Amino acid sequence: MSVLSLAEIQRAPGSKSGPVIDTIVKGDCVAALEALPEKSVDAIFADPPYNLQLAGDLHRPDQSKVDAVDNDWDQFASFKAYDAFTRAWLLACRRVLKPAGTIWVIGSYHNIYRVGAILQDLNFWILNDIVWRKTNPMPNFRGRRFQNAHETMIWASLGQKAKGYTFNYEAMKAANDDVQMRSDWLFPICAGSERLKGEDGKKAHPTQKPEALLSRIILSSTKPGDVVLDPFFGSGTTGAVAKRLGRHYVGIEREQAYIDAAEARIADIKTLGKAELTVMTGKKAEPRVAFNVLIDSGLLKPGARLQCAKGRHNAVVRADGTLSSGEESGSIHRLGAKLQGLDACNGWTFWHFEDAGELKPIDALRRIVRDEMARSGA
Amino acid sequence: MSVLSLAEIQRAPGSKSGPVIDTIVKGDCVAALEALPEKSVDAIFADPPYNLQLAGDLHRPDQSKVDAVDNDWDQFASFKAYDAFTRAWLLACRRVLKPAGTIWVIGSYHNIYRVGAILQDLNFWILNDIVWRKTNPMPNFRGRRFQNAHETMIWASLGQKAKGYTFNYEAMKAANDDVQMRSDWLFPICAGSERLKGEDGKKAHPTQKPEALLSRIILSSTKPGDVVLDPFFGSGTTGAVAKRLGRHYVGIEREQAYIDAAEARIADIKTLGKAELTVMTGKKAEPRVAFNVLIDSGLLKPGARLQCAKGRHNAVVRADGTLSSGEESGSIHRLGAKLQGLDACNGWTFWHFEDAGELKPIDALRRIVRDEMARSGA
DNA sequence: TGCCTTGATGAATCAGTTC
DNA sequence: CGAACTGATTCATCAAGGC
Repeated sequence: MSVLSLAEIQRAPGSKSGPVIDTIVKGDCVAALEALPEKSVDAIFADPPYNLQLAGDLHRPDQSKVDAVDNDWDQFASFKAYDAFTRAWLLACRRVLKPAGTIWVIGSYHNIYRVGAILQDLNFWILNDIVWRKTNPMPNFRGRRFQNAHETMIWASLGQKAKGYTFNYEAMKAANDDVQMRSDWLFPICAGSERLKGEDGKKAHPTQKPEALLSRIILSSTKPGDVVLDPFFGSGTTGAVAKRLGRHYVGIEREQAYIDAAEARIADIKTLGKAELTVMTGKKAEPRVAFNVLIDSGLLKPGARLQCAKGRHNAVVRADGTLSSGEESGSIHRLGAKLQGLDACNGWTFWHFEDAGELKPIDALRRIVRDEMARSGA
Repeated sequence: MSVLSLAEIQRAPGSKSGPVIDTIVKGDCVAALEALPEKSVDAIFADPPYNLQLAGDLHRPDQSKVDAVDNDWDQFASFKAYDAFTRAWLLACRRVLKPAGTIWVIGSYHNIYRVGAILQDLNFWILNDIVWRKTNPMPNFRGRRFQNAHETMIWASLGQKAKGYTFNYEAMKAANDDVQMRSDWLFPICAGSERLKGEDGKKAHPTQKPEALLSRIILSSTKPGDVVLDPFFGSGTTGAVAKRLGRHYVGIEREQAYIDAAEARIADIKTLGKAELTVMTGKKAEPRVAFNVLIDSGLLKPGARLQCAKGRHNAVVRADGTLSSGEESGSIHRLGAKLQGLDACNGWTFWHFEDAGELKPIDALRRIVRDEMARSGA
């Protein structure tokens, strides 16, 4: 890991072509982003200032003072100023993101509506908004509102037409008891030993995010080896989790104290082994098998009779890898769709063959071919 | 109840001074709002078009077509057009809201960021954003995103300096395990017998909201006798719940078919008695319970009669999750203690309901809810 | 009547590759 | 770049029908 000044980034030889990875760049967020090469990062996680607009001190019922976020970097004169700032750094993010990259932004009701609207105005395409439900949120001390028990994250691609973004659907599903991962996530806030403390024993950063949250974000929307950028690096949670999960990181941070804390923290992290990092994939990633391979390999013979699960439709296998049924013919998919009067049909699961008096989908034959391919290293 | 045309509202003698209550106004939302007297309603619930921007058809894995929202009223040419529409109706809402009134707006990621930003631009002051977590959301069929399992509501007052808005903190707390009500709420989507059907058996309105959701909104932020306005009345859930809870309603709706459905629906609603509607304002109760979930989930209905194991004491369930018995009222624990002259009482084991001629502790219902919550990952 | 199976459906910004 | 082709993909709940 290294820490580079903005000037160093700008004169780094590779700065126009390749990304500067596993590095914290010291400097202003927008200027630093503009110094990075375009289309060089796979994903961005951004935890911008929340624009909290606290009017005065807040006291608990026992009269102790709440240690609120009142740092310089969270002071904006107006929504207009906050919007201009937001637009500037989001635009700079667009430039450094690869075409199939995605961005995550976290916020609360104070700022997330401005962020979301500006994302849309800048032609980002929202894929999901995700709710982080806190198991242990701060209470509402005055009893004048509901307890503010969540924060919101927006996940977006570069546009409606942007294709090919990473979403590890099967991994998320497997991790969630084999049902789809929902848009509401439950995690504790960052506390205890995970919370970075300064030498004075006080928290090193006021809004340190839990590693579990970043883990799910990175596991869901990046691949091992990807570059994850965090333009508001703070205590370096993004870098720490990225390193552990075998991704590269680039952090941008203005304040030296935060950089020092993040650097020490990340140095202690060990990257997990390859076996632990392999991304669970579904059928999607499996090699493509054309239907006629089943015929070529002798698993199905020309003239064989196929039918749907209920026996309502049937067809004959032709030597060229198409099916025919009465007047109609076509690929396994086309013919299945035609016979059902549908636009589309997955022929692999629709068509069945008879084996020992039992109907089995031809997908079972494809399975055999794939197993054989895997075994022979094809 | 009555249905008035816009012209009738405009020539109604009292239209400049008092509100036109328990009425559906037929007409365009903004024009109708402008015809209502200023500062005449205590709360607004708005469920505006979401601006879904659907590109093409979506099919389930079984090739059936998803019946998406493709109504005229959800079509906007651009974000700019949607923003102008949003600004117009929100501005019109400002005028009719009493100084201490509050507004709720529900939306999804398609529109809620625009709504939130415009609310702030118009000087509304966000009090909370609330997440409606759906127990049974529609799946993501293509496996390219997280399952979109929530919608977002913004609750706002007329400005940072606006004082005196209604928030029934103690009632919310007593109903929620005697801990503060959080900003994430769990409810099923509206389905089954609650869902209004047309004569053809198809849903009367594509986006009917569940009554439990409106119940919590109205119980938390209005008082009995208040006027609740809904500028996008649709199937009339706001009116139905308002009437049941002893609040007045004003609905605005453009389409006659929706008005007809709402009118018939509301006519069937009975207002709960005074005892059930009294808002809990008492002091904290000591033990922890989660009683109103039984009401939200339909296991217990407001007005239901509970008694102790020996039948010596009995009480009536109120809509806000408290019990009343003669002069006395309170959470299930406080009331049980009071009636027995004790300091404390476990209401869960003390109170019983009748099931098939047998007395069973309400703890049995809590068990059902807990099993369900565990199953749904709540 | 009751249990089980089958089918329907809900605010949805829901594909990637080759020709 | 557009059209054509291939083929991957669902959870909870309720209603209806079979047995």
